[in-house]
Amino acid sequence: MPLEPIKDPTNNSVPSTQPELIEPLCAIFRRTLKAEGLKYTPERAKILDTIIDFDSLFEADQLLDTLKAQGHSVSKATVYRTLKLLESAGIIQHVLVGREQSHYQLAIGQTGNTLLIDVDTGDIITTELPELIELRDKLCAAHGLTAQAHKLQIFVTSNK
Amino acid sequence: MPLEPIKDPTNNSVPSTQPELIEPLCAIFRRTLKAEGLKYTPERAKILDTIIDFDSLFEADQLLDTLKAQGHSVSKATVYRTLKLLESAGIIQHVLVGREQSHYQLAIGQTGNTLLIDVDTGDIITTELPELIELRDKLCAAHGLTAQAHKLQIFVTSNK
DNA sequence: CTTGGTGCAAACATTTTGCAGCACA
DNA sequence: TGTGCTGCAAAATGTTTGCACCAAG
Repeated sequence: MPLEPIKDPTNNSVPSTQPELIEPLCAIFRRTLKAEGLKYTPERAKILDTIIDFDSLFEADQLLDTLKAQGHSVSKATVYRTLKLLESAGIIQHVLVGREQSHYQLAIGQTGNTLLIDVDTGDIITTELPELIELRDKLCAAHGLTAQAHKLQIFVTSNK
Repeated sequence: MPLEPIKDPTNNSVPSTQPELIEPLCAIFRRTLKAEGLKYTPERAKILDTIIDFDSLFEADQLLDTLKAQGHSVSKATVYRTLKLLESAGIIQHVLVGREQSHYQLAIGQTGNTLLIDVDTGDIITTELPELIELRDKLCAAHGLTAQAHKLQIFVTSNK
């Protein structure tokens, strides 16, 4: 059942990401899967759709719950297996915050991601710091290395 | 048995850190423990000594093995409990790299730490990027936040 | 029919916790 | 005598794997 028509992200959570993101990402995923001789199954499609609907960071657990809440029954194993596929397709990336479990996020702006983590409340704001790129590349060059990506976490407190 | 005399780091691994680091860190740890009504036990002292001898990053497991290899029998539970204490004393910090298990490192240069992670070999270089501080503080200010610390991971490939 | 995908449950690895006994104040 | 610390073993997490069955080319 490949190539099932792509649905609108009219699911549960706030549609935080632009709907038009769905098509390209599905396409990327399908292409990557095909290149590996793997299949674009309904489960995989639903998982990606659900991820796209998330605000930035999410956890495997959360994803599983949301899928269940939507009436899609997808097993834990399939979720984890699909997360791995999505990661190696470059569609999502691991983001480890503090000592907790794994978080993931869509890897859209591949410039690298900056997280502002409120140490009091645990709130996380995802943002970008484009000026870092130059700095980063200079540092790498000095080590004879080439930067492929980066992650910056800033632990903050509120001024309020 | 508080205040046991501080030994030289003449243990197993390469003495990578300056010996004079030992005193201050022990002192900080002792002070923090005392402030909480906790005790500076031989186990805790040995754990800190062993950590100081490590090259930058280490894992709980590694720490446990090294302690055992030195003939100090410290239980897993105590290691984990002590790591938490050291973390809240600001002596070590969590560094999560990729999808693997927790790594820790001494939090000496509290300016924040920069890791160069070779995606091919898994090698990790720890370094500093002082220019980032200003950038970081500006970003936080724009969000009405104050930066307390940061971590930067740069994923690299070798130019060789 | 062959290859890949799924769910389930069991297995795993890492970290945490409960508890009994110990040691110092 | 009480408070904290330890080791052990059990529990709790989060993630992975083995397996039997299903589905599509």
